[in-house]
Amino acid sequence: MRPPEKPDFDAVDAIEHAWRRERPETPVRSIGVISRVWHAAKLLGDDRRRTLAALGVDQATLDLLSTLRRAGPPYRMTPAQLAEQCLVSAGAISQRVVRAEADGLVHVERTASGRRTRHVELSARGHHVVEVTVDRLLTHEQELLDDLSDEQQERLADLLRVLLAGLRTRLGAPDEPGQVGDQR
Amino acid sequence: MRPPEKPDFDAVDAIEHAWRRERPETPVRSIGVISRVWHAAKLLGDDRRRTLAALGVDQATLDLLSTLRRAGPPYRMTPAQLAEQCLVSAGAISQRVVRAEADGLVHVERTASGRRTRHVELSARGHHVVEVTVDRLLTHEQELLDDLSDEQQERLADLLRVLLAGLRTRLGAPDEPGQVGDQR
DNA sequence: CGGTAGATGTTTAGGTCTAAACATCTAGGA
DNA sequence: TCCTAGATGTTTAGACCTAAACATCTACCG
Repeated sequence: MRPPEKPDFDAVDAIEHAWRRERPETPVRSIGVISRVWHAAKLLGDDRRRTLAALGVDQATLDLLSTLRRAGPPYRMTPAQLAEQCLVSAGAISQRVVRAEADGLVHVERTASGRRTRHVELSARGHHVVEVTVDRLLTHEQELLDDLSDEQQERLADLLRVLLAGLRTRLGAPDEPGQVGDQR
Repeated sequence: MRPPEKPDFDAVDAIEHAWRRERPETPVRSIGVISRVWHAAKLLGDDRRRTLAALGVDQATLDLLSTLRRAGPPYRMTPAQLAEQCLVSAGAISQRVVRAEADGLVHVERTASGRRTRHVELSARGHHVVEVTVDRLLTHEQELLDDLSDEQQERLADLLRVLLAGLRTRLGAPDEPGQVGDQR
């Protein structure tokens, strides 16, 4: 019903193979997983950028809006919460918020002096953008996975879950549970 | 010996859960795979940037140099070949080459008028950077996968291979086998 | 009540990428 | 031979990101 487990000799297999040929001592064991994760993220990211461009949004903004939307009423979060959820630095959030506010997609509540943001809240317009965009994006992306059976998708998700748990403890915990702008 | 298949309720599970709660009609099936791929790529990429910064190189440059190194003697490729292998646009390669040349990491052979690059070739210095960097990077990254057993790593790689094969036909084939700067 | 340390936001410099407009090259036909 | 179409490189405008310096807040302590 579906192609067998190993489709073909892969572009990533070629990388591994090339290293083995050129530098036999090089430790290539991680390549099979890491390069493929990287490669898949690249293909998916490029596709998402194009898909969203066609819908008139950009990834960074939709990420911001979706995060607020998912949080549920009153659709309001602090910059720190957004940074943690969106997996980007606090500085990146500052910039995203400026753009989104300029586009009328969010309302920003500031401290007395107006120099710092207290909360970011989805505007009616921002809300609307999410409603008309997210389902289309996710439906499209679901189709991209059609070469894997439901069971394969589940197994893949489970293995990635293990990988992520490991990465989080190894990379995301040098200081604290929720720190330097990584996590989700 | 190793933690069970499903470590915990995940940050990605939380996203899926939140959508189900806030918008029950939203098709969330792809999230388990795609968000985790994305998330893993982000953690790995951030870590790689920091690791390489400590070694005094940057990702983009090392990618270029490694690709030339892996190609084997005479360590020389055209911009088009580099773009295909490195998974970035031709424009990005132009920029990488300018920087690498300025740093003496590659030699560039140009057409008569000198306006276009014919080949990019690894210099002795570029060669050296690869030698002292790649093994350390790959050894480090291998450790990041230690939470998965060898067998799990293999199953993960195999499932990602299937995923990538599908993505390539669905996204990378609208024109031709090797086109718009995607592939590897 | 200050004062101040730590937490939280913002700014900026530097780097990277894509898309698309543009420039250059190269082969094959007339 | 010339000439042009298509292939291949380069440039530039616009986005985005991180890191690190900086600014602002806030809460606790004396």
